[in-house]
Amino acid sequence: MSAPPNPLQSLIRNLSLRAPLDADDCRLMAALPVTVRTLEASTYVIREAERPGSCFVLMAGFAFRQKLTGDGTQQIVALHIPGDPIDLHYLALDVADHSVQMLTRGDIAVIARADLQHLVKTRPAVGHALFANMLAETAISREWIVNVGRRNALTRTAHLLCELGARLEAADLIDEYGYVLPMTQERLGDALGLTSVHVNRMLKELEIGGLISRTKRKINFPGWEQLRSIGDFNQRYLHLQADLFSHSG
Amino acid sequence: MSAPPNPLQSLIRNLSLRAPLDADDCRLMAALPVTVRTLEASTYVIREAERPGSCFVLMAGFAFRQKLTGDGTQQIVALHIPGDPIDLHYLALDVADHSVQMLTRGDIAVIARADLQHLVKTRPAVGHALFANMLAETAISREWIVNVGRRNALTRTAHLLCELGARLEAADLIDEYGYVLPMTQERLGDALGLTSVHVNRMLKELEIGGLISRTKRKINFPGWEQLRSIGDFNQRYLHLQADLFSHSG
DNA sequence: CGTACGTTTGATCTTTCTCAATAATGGTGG
DNA sequence: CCACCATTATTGAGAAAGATCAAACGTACG
Repeated sequence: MSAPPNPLQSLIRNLSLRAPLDADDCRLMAALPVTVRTLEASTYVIREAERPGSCFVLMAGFAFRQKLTGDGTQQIVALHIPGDPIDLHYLALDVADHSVQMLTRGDIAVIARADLQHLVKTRPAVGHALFANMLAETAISREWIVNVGRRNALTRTAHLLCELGARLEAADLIDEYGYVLPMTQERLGDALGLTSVHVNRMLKELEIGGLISRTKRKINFPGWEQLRSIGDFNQRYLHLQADLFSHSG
Repeated sequence: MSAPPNPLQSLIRNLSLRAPLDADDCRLMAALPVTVRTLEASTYVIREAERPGSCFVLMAGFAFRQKLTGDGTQQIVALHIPGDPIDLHYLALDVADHSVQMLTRGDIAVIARADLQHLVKTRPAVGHALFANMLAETAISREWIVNVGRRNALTRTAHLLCELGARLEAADLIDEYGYVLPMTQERLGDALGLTSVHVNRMLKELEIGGLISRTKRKINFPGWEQLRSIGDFNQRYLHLQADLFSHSG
């Protein structure tokens, strides 16, 4: 009988997308002592103004980073999918300037800061991979600024659908040309800087145009290439090698 | 007679804002071999899709990061002030996903990648400081997403003025409660996701309200506290200790 | 002194928001 | 399994913020 799948397998896979890790790197990473916590949707992983003591990796489910404005509206500033490290960063800074919340129910692996630091010291490639991952995250932030700042609502919505698709594909979480959108239209709006009403209209427009099809929250992409085009989506900023849906028709 | 001021002094000061550097760290950083290049406004420092070979530090003048959308409009995704390192990052990633351009004429210190890598290896505190700087940059990106995504034009404009003020103050580049805005209203619009026409109106509105006053591009802040409030500006995300204008009235 | 660039202003148009109502969905207790 | 409730999705109508178009005005610089 085989050992249970290591909880950090998805992290290792994710990091391997952007930096080389050899067998020893992976083995030692997999050997990190972790505690797994299951969190309900909307639970906070990290709260603004808090000083996080451990490091987290999202193993299952989805999470998001969020900031509130003075008038109480929220903006989602990042989405996380399984395999994403969450704030291995705060190692260097003092206090969190935003919050991280679960988008859906999911599992978080908690790693002691010291253990991670030790691993990074012994295996520089691991540190390098974490760094590359962080740079990719920053690149995604920049693209979000562009998306929200300069693209109209339809393009903006299409772009986010494409980004999620590309990232899920790279993480091998795509189910034949589609995925289940892990959030309400309200939350989509919070990510896009739009109201839920308008998000609804944009999704409908994409659907009428044949670019996507929907069943509940499951989205399929009959017109993937056109969606990419409408969404002004060029995935260079994701810094992945794999080409999403390159097999598609 | 005293030695000429070291070109990297502003970098050292900047990094010291967010991480501890001892005398040796500073001395060795100052001893890095650099080539200084003076660049005209609008010159590219790094071009998208390029693979930068050296590391840069902005010594004088201003720079910005920029991405273009499919329909040719541009979004400025970051501003840089003297002392800011520019893409010590790309060490880890392959190809630039955006461009960096001079906003004004200015001086750039060019550092060989190998020299920097060596320094970081010998002096971990320097690596730590660069890392902290990078995290702060990422935090600023997140705040920009919020600004562009969820704040109205007036608040958004005020926020950017506050951010620049706070950063310049921390870099000791503030001239008694004011500074010269290093860009046209068109470029301000590119940073804010607004048209230059609307930026103009917002500036006027801030001026009429007595929150700012203007002479050419020099902006003064007679109503700094109110501007902060209108701009929904809380500088925690800058991760600076110093409180801007805490002396003001 | 003229040209190019940036700023300012007005008028109009479009996109997106707001408000409001209805419909669908998911989960819960009986 | 069904009725009920809370949440989410959908649709319409009107309002508002910001974009667009166009022109005039300033300023800097050769």
